Amino acid sequence: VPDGTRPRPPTIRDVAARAQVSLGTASNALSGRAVSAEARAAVEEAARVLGWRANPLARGLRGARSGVLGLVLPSIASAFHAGFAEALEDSAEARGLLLMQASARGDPAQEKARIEALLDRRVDGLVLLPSSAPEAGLAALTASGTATVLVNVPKADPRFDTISLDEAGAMRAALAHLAARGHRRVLFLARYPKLAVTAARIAALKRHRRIATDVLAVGADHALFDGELPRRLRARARPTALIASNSILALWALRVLRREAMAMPGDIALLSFDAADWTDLTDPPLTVLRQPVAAMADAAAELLTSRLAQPGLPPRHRLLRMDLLPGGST
Amino acid sequence: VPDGTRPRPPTIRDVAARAQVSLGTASNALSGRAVSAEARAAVEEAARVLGWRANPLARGLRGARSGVLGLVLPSIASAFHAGFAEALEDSAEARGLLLMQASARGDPAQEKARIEALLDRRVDGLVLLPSSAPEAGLAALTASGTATVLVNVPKADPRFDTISLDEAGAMRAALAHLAARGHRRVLFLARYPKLAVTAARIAALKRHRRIATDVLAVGADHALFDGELPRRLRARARPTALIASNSILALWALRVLRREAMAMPGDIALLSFDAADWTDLTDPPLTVLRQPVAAMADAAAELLTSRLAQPGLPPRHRLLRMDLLPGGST
DNA sequence: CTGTTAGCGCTTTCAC
DNA sequence: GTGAAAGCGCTAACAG
Repeated sequence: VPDGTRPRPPTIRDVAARAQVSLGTASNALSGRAVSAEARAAVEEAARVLGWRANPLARGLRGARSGVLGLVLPSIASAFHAGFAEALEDSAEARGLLLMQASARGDPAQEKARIEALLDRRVDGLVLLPSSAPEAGLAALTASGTATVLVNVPKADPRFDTISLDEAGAMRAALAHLAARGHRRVLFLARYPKLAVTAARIAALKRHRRIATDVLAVGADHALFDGELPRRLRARARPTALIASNSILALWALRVLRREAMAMPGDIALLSFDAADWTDLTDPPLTVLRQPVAAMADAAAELLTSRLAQPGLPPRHRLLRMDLLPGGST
Repeated sequence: VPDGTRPRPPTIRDVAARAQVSLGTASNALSGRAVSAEARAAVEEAARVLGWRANPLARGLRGARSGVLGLVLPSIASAFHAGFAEALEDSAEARGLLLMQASARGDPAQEKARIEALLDRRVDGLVLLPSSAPEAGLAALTASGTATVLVNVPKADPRFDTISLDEAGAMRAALAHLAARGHRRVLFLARYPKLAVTAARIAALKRHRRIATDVLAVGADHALFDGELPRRLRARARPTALIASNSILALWALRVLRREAMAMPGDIALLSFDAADWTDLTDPPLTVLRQPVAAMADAAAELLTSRLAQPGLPPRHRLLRMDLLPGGST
């Protein structure tokens, strides 16, 4: 880009000069404070002509609102997270806020780094989908005093506004759905059983009476899964239904089932958390538990904006339900 | 969050005082400029003890590097975009840069707004996956002089560094693949035929000799697609193969094929741009053209960092190829 | 090499 | 209401 003398962007000083008012009055006018009608008109006109844009860095430095919301999530590659991010961007924009997002790869150290980077940039509020060990990041958050919403937490946290999904209720609904179809042995497929959300699902699973349940937890190890699931499917007391803790695991399971030439729902039933765009396209379509992404995003934006308006509010908790969408796979 | 007297975060002034050096020396030490070994040690120790963190707003205000890269893309909900965003975040982090992303929903006005918001915050560089009418945004970009990479553009732009995919080559590969399997009539499914990338694909399609080609363009109108595709599939000179311009369209097509009880590849062949996580899970697995997401992201980061180091570089252009992954669907 | 000083663009007292 | 002036935290020029 050839430079030469790039005309520097106009400052509020330029605007004040052109409107023939003092710098302070220009500032007041542009930030919607009390000024005379004439002064306001002159300043706005000058700003328009000059193409003035407020410099958020300077504004933030002096301690005002930045108009930016931050979002930190474990990954953007899952349908659930991408959907939430997109919905949150909508909700934020509807409230005149910009969203800046960063992903943490499920790594607590990166999570903390991302949170701090956003805090350093003086975001007005932060939405966090916590990793498995979020304490370091949460400590930075409380220390900063920034308005924060924790999304997808197992239970309310007295330090923050929180939004949870009714994991236990969803699991109960899934089990009831399967029980009604005659299933008595269910295998739950999970990646990280220690993850709070997953743990809540497992707890609800264990609490169930009519169905014998078991858990296959494989971490990120695809190979382990590919080896272990077929073994479980051939065991004596083999499960008649699988519940996948997310759509990735459902994919993995589908691959195994195809390789084993097992048909749904005859040979085995499959039910999955997460409604991805492909889940109604399998043969037969998958029965899924769908998270109310848009409602979650809107609740997050609402909690944040209300707290910005009224910082003294006590921590609030919102519990949202998932929908069980029956497909042919169960 | 109960406040009381939250201890304000330490400034460089506090660090200087504790290290018994001047503010300037502290700044020099902390920004890695020339200072004596003792001074450096004292300052670093003080910063560590105090838990000092540079305030990027103040830093940016004075005109230094912000250490932040911006990413503006049309949407995060597609596998391709999400994959690119994630890969770019990796590439940026490997170079010590933070990535801030915002999506524009394919709307040129929002695109411009997002670009300006990022520029206002003094990002060091910006990666843009342009919408169909990016000129307004591009003008803001040239005016600001910020290092920029345009990704997924139909051709090199003399004002920016650019990264393109070889759309024509990919389309030729797809057609050759189909021709070799005896197909002579192909229908290309697109949403926005005017979109530059799509237009490039269509141009390559029309140029082909041995195969009769047609285009079904439906915009975002799912219902139109559901009505029109079956009609085309029942016409006299009906196509024997479909090429979907992205994985969403492939999904839509799969739904129609199932409803029409047409099997792949016997009744009809299907080939799709975009390798989504589910594309090898359909029955039979889909033949897809895969974009080299990681390579694209890394090229973008590389172009940006090299330009930051050397602003005078002439605009560069990178052309990357897609891979044709044969599945059973063709 | 070090310390002093002048801003970056804006908001915010505080007199008038 | 309005204007003058004092910073926000930091970097960069400049003298020592």
